[in-house]
Amino acid sequence: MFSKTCEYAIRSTIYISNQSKEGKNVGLNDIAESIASPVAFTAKILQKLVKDNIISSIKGPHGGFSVSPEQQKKVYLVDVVRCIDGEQTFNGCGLGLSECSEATPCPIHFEFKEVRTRLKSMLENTNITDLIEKLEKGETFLRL
Amino acid sequence: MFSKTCEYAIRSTIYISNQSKEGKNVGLNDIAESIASPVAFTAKILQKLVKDNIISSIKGPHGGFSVSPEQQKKVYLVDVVRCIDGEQTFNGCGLGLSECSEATPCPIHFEFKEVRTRLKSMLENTNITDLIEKLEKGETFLRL
DNA sequence: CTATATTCGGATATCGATATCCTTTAATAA
DNA sequence: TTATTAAAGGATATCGATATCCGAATATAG
Repeated sequence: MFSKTCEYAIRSTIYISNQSKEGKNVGLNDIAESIASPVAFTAKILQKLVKDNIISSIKGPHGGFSVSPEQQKKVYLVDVVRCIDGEQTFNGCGLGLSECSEATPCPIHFEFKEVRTRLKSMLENTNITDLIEKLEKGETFLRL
Repeated sequence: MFSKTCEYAIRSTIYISNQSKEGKNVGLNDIAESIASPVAFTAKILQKLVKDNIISSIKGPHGGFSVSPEQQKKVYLVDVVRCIDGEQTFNGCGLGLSECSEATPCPIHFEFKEVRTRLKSMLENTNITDLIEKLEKGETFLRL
C-alpha cells in the first residue's frame, strides 16, 4: 500500500512528534534505532520531510529533529504520504493503464476508485496530534 | 496497491476471458501485445495462473491460453491477487511492523484495517464474468 | 516418425527501490 | 577563532521486482 520508505517516514514522524516535548530535539541515531530503520536511509527520508515542513531540524550540538505542536496539528498523514510516495498513490489506475479515466475507465476503475478514495479520505482525516494522543494513552504502539 | 506483476495478471485474465469464445485459445504473443506487457515475463505470470486453475493452457499447435465459462464464474479478483501478490496484501501492517495486531495495534492500525478490509471485500465481490460483461457492453476498456 | 508450434521452467540480466559511505555545511561551545 | 557536534547532500552499493534467454516438454499435422 505504502512504500517501505513511506512507512519509515510515518514511523519517524510519529516517533519524533511523541518525543518533541518542550522544544526537545531527537537525534538521527536515536530515531533510527527507535523505529528500527537503517540510519543513513532514514536521514534521507527526514531531509525530505524537513523540506516539506512536516518536521523541523537543527544542526550542531544539541541539534536534531523535532515536530512543533503547530506542525503536529496541521500535518495529516496524507501530507507525509504525498511527500514520499507522491500523488499517484491516490490517482493511479488499478491496472496500471495510463489512459484510464472517468470517460474511458478500465475494467476495475469504479470498484478501485471507491477503495482509493476511502484510503485518501482516511489519510486526510488523520493528523499527527490524534495519533500521538492514542500513543500516549497506551491505546497504540510504535515499538513492536 | 498491486504489484506490476499483479496488474499484468489481472489484465491477462480479463483479456483471455474476453477472447475465450467457444473453446478458442489465445497465444502468448497475442496476449502480451494486447495488454502491452513484456512477452517472456507475461509467460511466467500465466504459468502461475494456470497452476492456480485461474486460466487454462494447452501446448502445441493451436494451443494457447483460455478461461472457461466455469472459471470465469468461479474466479474472483481476490483469487488473482492472492495468486500473484499473496495473502499479505490483505494482512500486512500499514507501517510494516511485524508485531502489529489487534492486541498491540500500531498507530494507524484501525484506520488502515478499515481501508484494507474494504479492498478485500471489493476483490471478493468482483468476478471475471462481471468484468467481461461490462467490457462487452462498452462500459469499460482494456486497451488504452 | 518427423517437423513444427507452443507452453514450461530453469538460469541469467536489468532496473529502480532500498541502503551505505563520505564530504560539506551549519550550529554550538570553549 | 578553533574544535566539536549533528544534519545536508552527493556518490556509490545492494537487493528484490521486473524482465530476458534458451533449452525441455508436449501437442498437432503431415
